[in-house]
Amino acid sequence: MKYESVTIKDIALKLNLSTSTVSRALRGSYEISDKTKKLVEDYAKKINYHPNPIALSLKERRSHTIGIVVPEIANNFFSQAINGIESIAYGSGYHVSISQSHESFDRELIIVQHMASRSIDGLLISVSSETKDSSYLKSLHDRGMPIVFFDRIIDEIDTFKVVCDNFKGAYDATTHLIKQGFKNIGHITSSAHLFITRKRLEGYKKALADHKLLYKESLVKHCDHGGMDVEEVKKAVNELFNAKDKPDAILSAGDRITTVMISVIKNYKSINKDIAYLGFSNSELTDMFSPSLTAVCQPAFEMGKVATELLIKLIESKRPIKEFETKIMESKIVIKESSIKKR
Amino acid sequence: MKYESVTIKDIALKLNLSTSTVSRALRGSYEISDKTKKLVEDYAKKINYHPNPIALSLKERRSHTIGIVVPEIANNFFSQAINGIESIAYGSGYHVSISQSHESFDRELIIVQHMASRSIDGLLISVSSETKDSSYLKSLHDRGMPIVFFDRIIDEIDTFKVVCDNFKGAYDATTHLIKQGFKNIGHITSSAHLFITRKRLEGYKKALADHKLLYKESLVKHCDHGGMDVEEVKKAVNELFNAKDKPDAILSAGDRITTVMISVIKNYKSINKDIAYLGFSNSELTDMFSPSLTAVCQPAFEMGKVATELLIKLIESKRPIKEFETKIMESKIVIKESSIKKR
DNA sequence: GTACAATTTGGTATCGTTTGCGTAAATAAA
DNA sequence: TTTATTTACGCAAACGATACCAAATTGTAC
Repeated sequence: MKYESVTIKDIALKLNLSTSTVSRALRGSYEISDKTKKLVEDYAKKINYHPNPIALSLKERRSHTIGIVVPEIANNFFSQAINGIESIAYGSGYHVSISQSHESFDRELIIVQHMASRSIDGLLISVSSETKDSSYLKSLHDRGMPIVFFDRIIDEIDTFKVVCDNFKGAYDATTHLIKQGFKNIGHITSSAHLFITRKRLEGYKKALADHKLLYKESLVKHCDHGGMDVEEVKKAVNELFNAKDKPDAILSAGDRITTVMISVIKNYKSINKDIAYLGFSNSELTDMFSPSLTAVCQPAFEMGKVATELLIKLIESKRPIKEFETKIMESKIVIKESSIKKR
Repeated sequence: MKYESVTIKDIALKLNLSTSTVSRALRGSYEISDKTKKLVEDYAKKINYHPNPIALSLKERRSHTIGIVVPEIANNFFSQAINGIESIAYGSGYHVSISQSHESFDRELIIVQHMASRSIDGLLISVSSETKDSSYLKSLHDRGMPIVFFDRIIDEIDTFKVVCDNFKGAYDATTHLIKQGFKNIGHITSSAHLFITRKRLEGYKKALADHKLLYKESLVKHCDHGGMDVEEVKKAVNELFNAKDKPDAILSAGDRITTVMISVIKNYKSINKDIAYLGFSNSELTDMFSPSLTAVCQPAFEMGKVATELLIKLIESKRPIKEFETKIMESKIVIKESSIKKR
């Protein structure tokens, strides 16, 4: 079955005009008489003519479409960011094309390449936890594709970036736990090579140091699939609590890692239920957890908006932009029950 | 800035061949000598040639892309369904283009029209709670666009549909509550005109009738924005609990309505905390709620898969398909704490 | 009435790709 | 050697729309 649509040619034929005249009439060119314009416009409306965007894309070599690549849409941070992106994109006449890498590098590569060849005008991407090699993005960028990174950024590629203050987020969270009286704080986080992972780890370390607590590598566990694989989180939790030196509180990085961690903790009989935890999360549901979750919440919607504004600036700029900035936005820590020391 | 890509012409020029020869060589046509084929293939690989999908779409009038329209991706049911859709689509060589209506009819209309003109090969849609007028879909369908509905279906349009057994889901859920000893069960649900809303309401009514309980219209509240608007849920809860005849249990329909309802209930001081509830939800987090949530869970991933298989069948069928079926899948009720009667 | 400008329209190339048709050269058959 | 048949390739049209350039028509001035 094939979907048939009406073209400029149909109009030209019917009205005994050339396609060029019809085209110009429809775009309101000054060189077409009002009479002809009216004729064409009326008939176009009557038969419900819409220009074929595929043909336009081919001709103009742009699609008025922004590509979005995120690890996972079933993640509040990303779905909120997407909403922010859409709010700006639609307002500026762009459509968006959303794809998920599912934290897989291979899939990410395929998706981005497909998008590039489908003439997206620009790319908004938060890379997968597996993405160590960013050369494919580098080369795309070098060939002129406007790219803006958000959240999971690639530091080596020189373009606009939008992150939240991961260092401060982790620092504040850790400090909060320390002030509650916890002395042995574990950290479950994402792939070690991710920029945000490094920043969060730095914040965590700095808070420990500032409060004269020893940093112990054994208390930090990495989940290379960002929590997509429940087993890796289970393993991390296991290792933490089966060690001689057990943590009394845990800081987790990332929406998914946080929720999986909580469910793992809940289901482990051997774990002291007094364990405190605090996670990076944008879920609206954490209030309903028991205990309710203290979380570092990122301004996802806002980040999506800002990233999109920057991208559109890149796309629509007449001359190549050389000066790039990295927008750092504030995350905020919402204190609930899970991080409070029981006495 | 403009992204430049390498074309068949570049190859032809470099190799002193015509574009037709290059094209044929690349597609392995029998009328090209092995020598030339090798030459072309090697060079194409060397300069990393990829056919321009836009040009192909224009020529072949298909895009190998499936459009997905859902009310909201930040909803476990839909994000799981999307994962199911992707699993089949990618496996069959299709890409997907995801868009959200945000439960708005106007936005849905724009999105679908944009997709149609961008030559999607077929459409998978779960309509917004505002969609009463489906004539635009009807006309699209009449003009040959393959469409498969899932979850929020339009009964009047004759094509493939995938739903889960909403009647049974609601019937079983209501029966469970009745067996727990609740006698005055409220029902908060989505727009009255939605097919799934009607079916769930029927299941609810039937369960009441089968257990000799009176159906009271005052105990049924509709949220016309499917829970997107917190106020409407608040209002529904308010009305239920400010009436003389208060419910002792509530059945809610839809992921979002369920979670918003719970948070509303939790925050209302005046509501008896012994109120029982049971919701339609696909969230993995309901285990962590307190009380943990008894939920009717839909086979979202599976539904996405089945819908996509049907759509691809429609797309690739040589002759128009006249016989359509509606796949009805089993939902299952997972009993936790929130629906258990306290004694 | 002629010359020239202004206005309005048509022809055609173009974007990147595929494909039917034509044809030159190479090979096979007579 | 002549004729028939392959083989291997090029030309050009097409998909839908735009835009440059040329041309036709009309109007204006002398």
